[in-house]
Amino acid sequence: MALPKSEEKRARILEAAIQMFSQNGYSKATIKDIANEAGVSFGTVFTYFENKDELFKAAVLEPLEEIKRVMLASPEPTEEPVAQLRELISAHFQFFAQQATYSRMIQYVIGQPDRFHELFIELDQFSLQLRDALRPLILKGQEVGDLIELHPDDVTDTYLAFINGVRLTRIDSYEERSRWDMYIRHALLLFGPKQ
Amino acid sequence: MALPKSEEKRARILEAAIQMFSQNGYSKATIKDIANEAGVSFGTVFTYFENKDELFKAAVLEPLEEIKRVMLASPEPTEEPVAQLRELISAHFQFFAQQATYSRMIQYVIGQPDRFHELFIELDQFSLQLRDALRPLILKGQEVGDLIELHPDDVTDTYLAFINGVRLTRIDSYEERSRWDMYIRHALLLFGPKQ
Amino acid sequence: MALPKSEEKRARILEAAIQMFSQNGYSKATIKDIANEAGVSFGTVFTYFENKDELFKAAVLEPLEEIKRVMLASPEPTEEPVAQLRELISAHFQFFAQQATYSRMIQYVIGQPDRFHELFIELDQFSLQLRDALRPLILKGQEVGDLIELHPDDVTDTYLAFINGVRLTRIDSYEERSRWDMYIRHALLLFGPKQ
Amino acid sequence: MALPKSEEKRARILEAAIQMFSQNGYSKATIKDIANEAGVSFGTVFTYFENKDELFKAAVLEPLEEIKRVMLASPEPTEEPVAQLRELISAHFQFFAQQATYSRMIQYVIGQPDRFHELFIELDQFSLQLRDALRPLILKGQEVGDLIELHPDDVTDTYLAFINGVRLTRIDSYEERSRWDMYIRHALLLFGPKQ
DNA sequence: CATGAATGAGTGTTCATTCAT
DNA sequence: TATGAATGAACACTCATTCAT
Repeated sequence: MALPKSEEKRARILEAAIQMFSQNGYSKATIKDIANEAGVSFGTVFTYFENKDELFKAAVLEPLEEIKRVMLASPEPTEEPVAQLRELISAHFQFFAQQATYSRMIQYVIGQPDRFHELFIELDQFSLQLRDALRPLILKGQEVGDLIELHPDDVTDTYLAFINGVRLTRIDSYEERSRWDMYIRHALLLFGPKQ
Repeated sequence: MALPKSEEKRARILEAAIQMFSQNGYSKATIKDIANEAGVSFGTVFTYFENKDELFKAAVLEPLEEIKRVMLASPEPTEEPVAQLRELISAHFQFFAQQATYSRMIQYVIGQPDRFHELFIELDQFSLQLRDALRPLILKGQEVGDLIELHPDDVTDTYLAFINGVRLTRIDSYEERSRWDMYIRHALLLFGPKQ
Repeated sequence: MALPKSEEKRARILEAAIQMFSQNGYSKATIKDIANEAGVSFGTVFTYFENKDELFKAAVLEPLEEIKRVMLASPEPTEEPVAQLRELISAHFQFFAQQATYSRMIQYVIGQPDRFHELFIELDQFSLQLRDALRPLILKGQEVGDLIELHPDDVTDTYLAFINGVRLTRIDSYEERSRWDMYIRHALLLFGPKQ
Repeated sequence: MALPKSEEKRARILEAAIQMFSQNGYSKATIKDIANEAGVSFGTVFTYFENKDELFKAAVLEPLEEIKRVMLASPEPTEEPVAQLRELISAHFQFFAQQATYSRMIQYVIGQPDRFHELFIELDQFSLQLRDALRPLILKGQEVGDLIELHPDDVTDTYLAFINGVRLTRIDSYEERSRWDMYIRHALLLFGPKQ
């Protein structure tokens, strides 16, 4: 099951690929650039990835598991669902702030669904899973009267759209902390908090 | 004022360019494809646009004026600011639903600010102008007690992020009417309506 | 027999063509450049010359008659053949100094005999005609004992080579008068003057 | 010191380039033709030379060192300066007869000084160096009374012009031996030998 | 396994030529 | 006759992919 070759070298290439694809898009990112960025030779890239397409797929899909682990981990609803939501939203934004480069590449793929159809489908699953993850918390919030009555899936969809929009426009690492706090606070509005 | 050459042919090429750039990104959209889509010969594209780069710039910037006309036209605040806001939001979403292809290309540019720096700057101006356009309405809403107290510029920024996110994920023309209504209703939440 | 169209416009195009071909060679000189230089529209060039090739031929061959008139006009030998030669050489160099641009284009053609075979043949005739023109004078000079005994055709060939070499290297209009005088004096050496 | 890649392949490409540039000029000589002539694939040319321009520069400048070695090697003047000159001239002409193709390309560059300005400057240095190389011999010849009094630099300049003219017009390898001998004998005349 | 030279399909761009106005 | 828009062949150049070392 263990991969042969050097796991570490493969990881460096993948990271470099994310960097270059994110910055320049698929076509303008060259294997040569990626190899340079990774500090390996040109030909070595093809030792670890069959071709450019496979490298792109790997760059998009492999980190996705980590994303899902963070984004879809929803706590059991307690009597304080709004506080729990706030925690969750905060974790989400923190994660995106750290994964700015990868996030940008995801936007790139989502933005060209015909061109990257297979990957798009894969990424699109995510929104359904997020619905499942957030539904209990939202329903609980409505139940205890802290949230106004909205369809939970609509709420999740708009929240996800908001995240996508934010990371598109305000993704820079030098962005100061307070700005992220603002986004988090406003994101909560989409869940319809009373008062 | 009239250009020589055919205005109509130029417009057809520009429209085809938007279509192809939107679908495939800058590099994968070839001049040949654009010419075919526009129903002109390959060389004719270069009669109207100096090179691919200029064509891209024109495709991004020329329709922007129309966008601004729609998006930045804010009415004088009356005693019903929330109703006015709802009208405005509705107009915005309707516009994006119609301009889905162009919108997608804008996202593409915004998503690669280093690569398309000049265009990015131009597009980025827009957010500042939208702040100016919405500020009076938001302040009026807070004044009359229909909106909770939030910084108007923050509200505008989050609203714009939301729009960007929605048009990224749910932009397809076959999307049914009711879905758009939902987005409009939820967008209003970002303005902090009381109740 | 009279040409239709405007003789004057045709002449302007031809002059511009010589200018551009001389400066940039055949391929790099574009019809557009020539038209601009001539102050006529692009399409007009094709009204007077069937295609680029014909224009080039005309630019090379039409002024040749004038060249021949000057270069091949040899006086009846008198008892002062060396003085007559000096006059002739002086006239030749003066002519080339004036026709620097055209001369350069001739060099260009001669230097690529395979590429411009037809034109090369035509220009090559010139050396034979120059032999005929100078022979009487050279023989007379040898007869009266002012020139050493050399084959007259060899003398002419070397003299022509010298002219070609000079106009290649020292053709600039800003070249001062004294430099030309030097070339004229030294050219005479090739005829083998005694002392 | 050793380049990576194959020195031998690079040399073949360079030789082919000289051949094609010499025959057709810069623009008409295509990379495809050069690659074919060199027996390598199209893309391989770009492995050894960054672009067409660099290939041209290399084709013009790299063999120049060899030229200089032959042309600028002037012997210490003895009591027989004219015999030494004859030797030198003979060596020069022999060299150009062998390097006919390269020589033609040099003429091509010199003939378009505006177009190939940088290269022209480089080649123009050569005439100054030739002056230095020939000066001692010419002065010695004048000193011992074998040459008439002429400015040595003028003599060198006219001699160089003559060489240029000869290689322009009579450069073909099939040219018979006796013709070259004639040119050598007549070239000596430019140095002003007494009798 | 690592390397980078060799390859040629594919791209943007130029420009001579045609031809409708 | 004069014009310049339309056309597409031809070119320089890039770069993913292969493969010998």
